[in-house]
Amino acid sequence: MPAHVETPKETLEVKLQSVKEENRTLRLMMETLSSKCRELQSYLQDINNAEQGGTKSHQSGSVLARPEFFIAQKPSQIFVKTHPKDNSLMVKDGYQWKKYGQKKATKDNPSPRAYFKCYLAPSCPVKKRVQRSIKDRSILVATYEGKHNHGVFRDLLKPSSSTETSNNLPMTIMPNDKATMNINLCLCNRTQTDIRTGDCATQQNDRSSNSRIKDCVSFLVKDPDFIIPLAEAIVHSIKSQSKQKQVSLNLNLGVLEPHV
DNA sequence: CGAGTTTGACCGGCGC
DNA sequence: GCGCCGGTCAAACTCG
Repeated sequence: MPAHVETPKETLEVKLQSVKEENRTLRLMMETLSSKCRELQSYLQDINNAEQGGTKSHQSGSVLARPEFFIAQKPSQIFVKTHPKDNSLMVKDGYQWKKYGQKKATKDNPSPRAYFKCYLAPSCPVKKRVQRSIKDRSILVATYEGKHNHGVFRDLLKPSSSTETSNNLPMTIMPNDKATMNINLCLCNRTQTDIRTGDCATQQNDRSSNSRIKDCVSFLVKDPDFIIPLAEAIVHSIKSQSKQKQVSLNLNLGVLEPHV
């Protein structure tokens, strides 16, 4: 008895089914990422509101009490919330820094100030100063000078690094290029967890699909070619919020659609 | 023992 | 010119 031979039609249907499933997987992935982007935007909006609100929101601690980061008005500065007991001046932002000096105190701030040089690339001119906020000593203020002449995320892409970032969420701002800010999305130590739990909630009946989504997301967040345009899209969206009501992040993420 | 960090000394800019 | 201050250097130190 001859084995069943697939007709061209059946082959095409199988392929179509496969493509549809892949499409569905990618859609879910995109929704998850978009959700994270909205969350980030919403959080940044909170920060802006808090800063505009002055001391009122500061006292409430609704923003600062969260163990996360926020961006100052100046693009060359970032603030990083640390554990109150953590006295180190390390801000893990994805680059490798060599400390070359520290001042015990400065005129306007009694906290010690640390000086770092980027040494991801030998000729990289970027420097940063890290000092605790005078208002809230659990906040580190990192001031960046110069522009990186090399890629980013090398550190963050190491599998071990995400678990080693104990207190800070890695985040990088390219100080001299206001249009360019790179945010590593695996940076949110909780992101992968969120994705996992979110998927579980919505895809409880489809474990293999869930696993595939996780694999895809895991792969994508480690891909600078995906993350950097995504980060730029987020920044673009944030920047244009003041001019337009809201820029659809999905549109910005549309660069992925040809792969679907 | 080498790489990374610490810390006091040094240098240059700035205001008086 | 002097003193103050921020930034940098480099020797000593620490740690794996």
